[in-house]
Amino acid sequence: MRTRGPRRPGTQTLSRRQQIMRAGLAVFSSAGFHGASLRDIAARAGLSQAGLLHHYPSKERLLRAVLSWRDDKACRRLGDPPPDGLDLIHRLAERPTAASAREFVQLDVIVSAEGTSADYPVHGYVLERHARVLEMVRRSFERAAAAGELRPDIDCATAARIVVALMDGLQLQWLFRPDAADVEGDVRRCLQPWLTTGL
Amino acid sequence: MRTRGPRRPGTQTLSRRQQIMRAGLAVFSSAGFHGASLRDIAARAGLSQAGLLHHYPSKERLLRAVLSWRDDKACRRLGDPPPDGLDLIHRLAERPTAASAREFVQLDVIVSAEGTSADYPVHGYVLERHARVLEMVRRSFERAAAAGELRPDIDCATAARIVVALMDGLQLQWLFRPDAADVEGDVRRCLQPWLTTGL
DNA sequence: GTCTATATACTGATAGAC
DNA sequence: GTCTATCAGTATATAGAC
Repeated sequence: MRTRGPRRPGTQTLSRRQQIMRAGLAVFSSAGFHGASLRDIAARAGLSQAGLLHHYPSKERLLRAVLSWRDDKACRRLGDPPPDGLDLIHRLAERPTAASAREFVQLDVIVSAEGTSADYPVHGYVLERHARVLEMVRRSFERAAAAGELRPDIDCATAARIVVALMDGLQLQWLFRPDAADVEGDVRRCLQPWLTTGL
Repeated sequence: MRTRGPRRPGTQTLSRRQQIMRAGLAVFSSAGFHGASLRDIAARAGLSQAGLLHHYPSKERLLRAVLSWRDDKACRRLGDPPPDGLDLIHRLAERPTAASAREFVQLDVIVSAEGTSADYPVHGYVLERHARVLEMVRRSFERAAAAGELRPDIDCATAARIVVALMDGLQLQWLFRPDAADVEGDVRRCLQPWLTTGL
């Protein structure tokens, strides 16, 4: 049991799970599912390929684990309770600041792209996540509308589609040219004309 | 020489190049560079893998050929001379109507995503294309601004970043749910508040 | 220009020792 | 829980006949 529990914070060693998730993130994010190799991930996690498959019995299951690990982190980053209305939308547009930020963004971009194929191993997951995000943003707009922060002629579903698309596209631009992109600012500027606040 | 020239329109047979480009489009668009196999592409084009490599000496060169073939078609679709100002932007937001439309969109999405990695075989091409599109849209906004169609407080570089990102993101949404997406309409709605036209 | 055959390398996954 | 060894499959690319 001792090996399963999380180590004291500040300790040098990471749990096996942490090591594997980080290695999986690094490899899947830069090569996608198709381009990634279990041997590469295993080596980065400090164990053999067979050792890796002991923890996650297939490449697909490993990717699923990395994705749900990512989802957990993303949820936790939003805070508890998560923000509401326009606050949530601005929060989603903030780039994470950790050193692994780029990897998380890249993982999202590449898995989303690969996941558009119906025969992708985690196609269903990608589809559902896309719908879930869209729905979450739509609800946020509806809360904002109920609070009178949104101009009454704005359709919440449309606004959600536009903002989510914008974030996805700006993420890509940020990956290509981190210095030339301004994710948070551009989202804010796109949003502005829809708001009731005078500015 | 006879085999090189394009066949009479309406003829059943396609040139080898056409066959290979179409097969490459189909496979690369659904699996990306990493997930595609030359054998698969060759089989769809109706020849052996070695036969395919006679025309394009490596997988990378084949992808390059498919991408520049795609670029040619995209350019030609814009018309000659290409539209200007806001017309160009609205034109870019129109989905192509051919049966292979989905494949072209998917190729763009997956190659862009894979291409964010610095060690991707055609990373340089993807990067340059991204910059080229952004620049083209920025110029279009500047022409529109010069024609007085744009509100004077709109920054053209910002508008270009936002519109390009929006198109990329809406493309992705269209791939996931073709019925629920409205690429052309959403671009128009996002653009509207920036225009001088009263509506 | 197209083929078969092959070289060489790597893939995901399994078996079994420790 | 981790390893070595291995299997069967597939990959890209090349050689050489036709």
